Amino acid sequence: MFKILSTTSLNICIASLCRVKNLKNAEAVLIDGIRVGILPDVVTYNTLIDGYCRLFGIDSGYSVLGRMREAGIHPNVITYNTLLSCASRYRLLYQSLDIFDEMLQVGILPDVWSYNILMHCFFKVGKPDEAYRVFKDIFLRNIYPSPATFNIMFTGLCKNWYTDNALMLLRNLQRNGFRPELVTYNILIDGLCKSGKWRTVKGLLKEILDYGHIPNAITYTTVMKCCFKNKMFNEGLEIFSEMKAKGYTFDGFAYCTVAGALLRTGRIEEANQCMGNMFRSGIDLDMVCYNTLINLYCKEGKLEDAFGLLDEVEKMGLECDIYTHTILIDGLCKAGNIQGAQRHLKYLNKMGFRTNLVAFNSFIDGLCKLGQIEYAMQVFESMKVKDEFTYSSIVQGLCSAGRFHLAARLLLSCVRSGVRILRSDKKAVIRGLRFTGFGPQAKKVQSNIRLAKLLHY
DNA sequence: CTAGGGTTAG
Repeated sequence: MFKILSTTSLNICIASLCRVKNLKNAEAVLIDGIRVGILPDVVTYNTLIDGYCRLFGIDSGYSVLGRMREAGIHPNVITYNTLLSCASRYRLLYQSLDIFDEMLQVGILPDVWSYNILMHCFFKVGKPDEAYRVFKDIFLRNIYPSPATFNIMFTGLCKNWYTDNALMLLRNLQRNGFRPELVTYNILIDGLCKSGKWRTVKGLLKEILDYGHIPNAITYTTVMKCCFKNKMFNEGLEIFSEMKAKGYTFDGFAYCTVAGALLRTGRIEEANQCMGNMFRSGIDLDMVCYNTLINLYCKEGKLEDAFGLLDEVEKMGLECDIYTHTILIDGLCKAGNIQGAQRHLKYLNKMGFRTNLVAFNSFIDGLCKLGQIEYAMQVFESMKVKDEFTYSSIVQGLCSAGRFHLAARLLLSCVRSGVRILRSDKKAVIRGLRFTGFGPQAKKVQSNIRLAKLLHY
């Protein structure tokens, strides 16, 4: 323990305690400081506000602001930006706008950070037009944009599927002398990968080098993920090897991307090795890493280990998320434990998670594979939202049960509403009809599907 | 105090 000698060292100490979420000790240090005459300043309180906001939410941040005022210390723009970023983190748009107003009311001029955070908040709640207004406002008010301003803009555009606009903005800015950072490229590459614009991605990857940037682990992980998504598994794994060869340090993102792809393609043993390497590397594991591990255990058929890890994770104080539970529900279904899956679905509901399409799709698929088609149909009909996975499982299930006419009807309604179907589903239905003596109907279904597809595209 | 990549189902 080092001795607090000045307000600066007090602030450093409090900041590091806040980082490890030890607010109790942070408060103790504050009191100790006051006792020996080292008084907190605006930085001290801003740090505390951030700590409280992160741990307990915005209201607790505001109560620290109250204490700050009582201590006779005036909040500054950073104080308000801290509160603003907390509201934005929780996607509280209206609260963000209120904070912005309050800031103006108390006579604090918002800076570029304030605008950046507000813009980001608009994007996060799916209001790109409003975000763009904030963006223009920055220039209208003669505030100098920061690199983050543009990066937030690019991220927002990409995440809202405006990748073309993002690219246009880049080109426009470049014509005006803008030099994109590596982060900017990473943002655009991710967006373009996710909208399937592989060629443009390749161009940008070259451009990175033209600017003298060296792709980092994030660039690699992004492209690797894109390969896996586009069923280019070997290319993805090659990128992984290249990363290794070039000496990049792996983090949870890289390990989980690879392990996830291996698990999805049934390469369980390799996934096991990958996760083992992750363990041995000694990196801090977060919830996504644990989810991937739990998924590995499930795929290896070690359900007890999976649930054991769930307990451990919760004991460590990490919050399990919707992925954790969905993975477990799927694991239970695949192990034939329908009751367990049902119990976990109820538990999910009790825990306040919103209804989860993926989990229900797993459940339906599990029921179908166990031959419980009646029950599966019941669940299917009770579902308000369905997607291609739901239909695929139920169609396969109906075919296994020999109910090809119903399967054909569902398949057609699928195509007619523009839901993509698997070739194997169509095949199963057609073959089933033909095999059971309904050759003409099979032909009719086939041509109807073709027609529906034509009408839809 | 703001910006980038990862985990679930057919």
